Amino acid sequence: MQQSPVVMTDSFSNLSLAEPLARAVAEMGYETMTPIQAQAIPVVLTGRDVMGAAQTGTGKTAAFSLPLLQRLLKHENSSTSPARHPVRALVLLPTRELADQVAQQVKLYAKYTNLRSAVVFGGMDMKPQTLELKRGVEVLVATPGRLLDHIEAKNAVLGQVEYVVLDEADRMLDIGFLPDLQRILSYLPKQRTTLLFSATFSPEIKRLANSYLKDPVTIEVARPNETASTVEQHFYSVTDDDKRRALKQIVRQRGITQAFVFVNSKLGCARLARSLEREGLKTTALHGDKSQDERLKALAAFKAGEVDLLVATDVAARGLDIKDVPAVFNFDVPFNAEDYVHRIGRTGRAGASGLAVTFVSGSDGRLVADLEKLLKKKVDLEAIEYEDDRPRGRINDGRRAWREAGELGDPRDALDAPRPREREREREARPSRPAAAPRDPFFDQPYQAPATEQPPAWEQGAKPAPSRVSANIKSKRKVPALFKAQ
DNA sequence: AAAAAAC
Repeated sequence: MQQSPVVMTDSFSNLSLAEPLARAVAEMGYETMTPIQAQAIPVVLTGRDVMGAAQTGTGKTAAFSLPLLQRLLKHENSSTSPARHPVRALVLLPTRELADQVAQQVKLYAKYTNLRSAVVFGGMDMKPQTLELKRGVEVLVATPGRLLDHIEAKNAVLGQVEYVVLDEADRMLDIGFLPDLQRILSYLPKQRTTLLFSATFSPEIKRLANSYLKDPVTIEVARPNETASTVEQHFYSVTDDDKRRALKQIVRQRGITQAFVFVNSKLGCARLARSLEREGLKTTALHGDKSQDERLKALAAFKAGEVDLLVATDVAARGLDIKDVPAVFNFDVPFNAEDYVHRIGRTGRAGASGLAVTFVSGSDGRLVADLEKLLKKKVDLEAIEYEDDRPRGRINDGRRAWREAGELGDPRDALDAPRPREREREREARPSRPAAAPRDPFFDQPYQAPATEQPPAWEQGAKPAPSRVSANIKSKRKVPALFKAQ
């Protein structure tokens, strides 16, 4: 590995980009390169493999697409291929919205060239994508699943790919994506340039990533996993019941005009969005159980400022570039510490200031501890002074079950609590408990099946009633313990 | 304790 060369100037005009590219860049109003651009562009221009870590919102897309287009222009493909425009550069992303966004940017940069680009992702009709692929494109932007579909349908031929970019590379290399990714890579020539970019790289992923790179140049503009210094971060101790009221209060007190609100589950996402909407806040939900049409509409409405709160799962955590979003709420502490860095990267973009608020409830001790380890910083838990005096919610501190909220303890303390087996031993050591209360005799009667079994309504031709939340969300409502299988 | 990515 080798350090990137020192660049003395950071103006796009000093890059000697091909005229059509320079024109597009100028037209977009870009003059000065961001640090990641200044470091990555000259390296990518040499054709070397790159592993690039830079904070989100600092122009990574231009950092790889401009030099890539430049190389495609400079080195005309000399091979006699069946297609007149074989795919020469492939850009892979972990979400459809991100693929869409990157594809739009690539189109803008390539506007004055004769290079063709296209984007393919799931949830959309195959046919228009197929047509575009058959006509031939040099630059293909894609999500993994749909790309494999096109490969297997022989719509996309990747035998002449010279450049592969894995954006959000750590996500692309994680266990959920790796099999698809490996299959895609198996269709590509071994002789090629591979570029990996992300804001976060765990040590394990870094090692894995290196096995896909040949003699790479590592570019680290910021310490990996670092959050932008322009983002003011707060962690509030709340009960699960009080999160919504805390959210509304902070939005009002700080005069927040627009915010991302991240939650950990699709169902929670739909529910929270609905509840906030009912309370008169302009809210929309974005998660993977929505149709692609709804997803794109939700994002567009948020972008256009028609919606103030975008309640989203981690589908929106990475890369989405929406200007001037002043705040991000982590309604739930993210399961992966890395995702915290990505989520709060939705605000404070391009040097702007931003606010990141995370709600920490009783069972989040482990997640907060993980986060502290990643950020190499102690998290300072703050209390919220509620304006209203409705009763507070109850605390589930993960070790003592529910107790009334008097004062909020530090959930990290629960990590020092005795482990289950030790707890078991403690219980055994205790004097025997008082006799159990007498049971309701009803539950002791054996179950009596009805005399005639009626087939369920849906088998009689009736349509199942749509779920109250959203027709395409599977209900995850808990079965009452009494009826649970043993 | 989940989400994402194909039909």
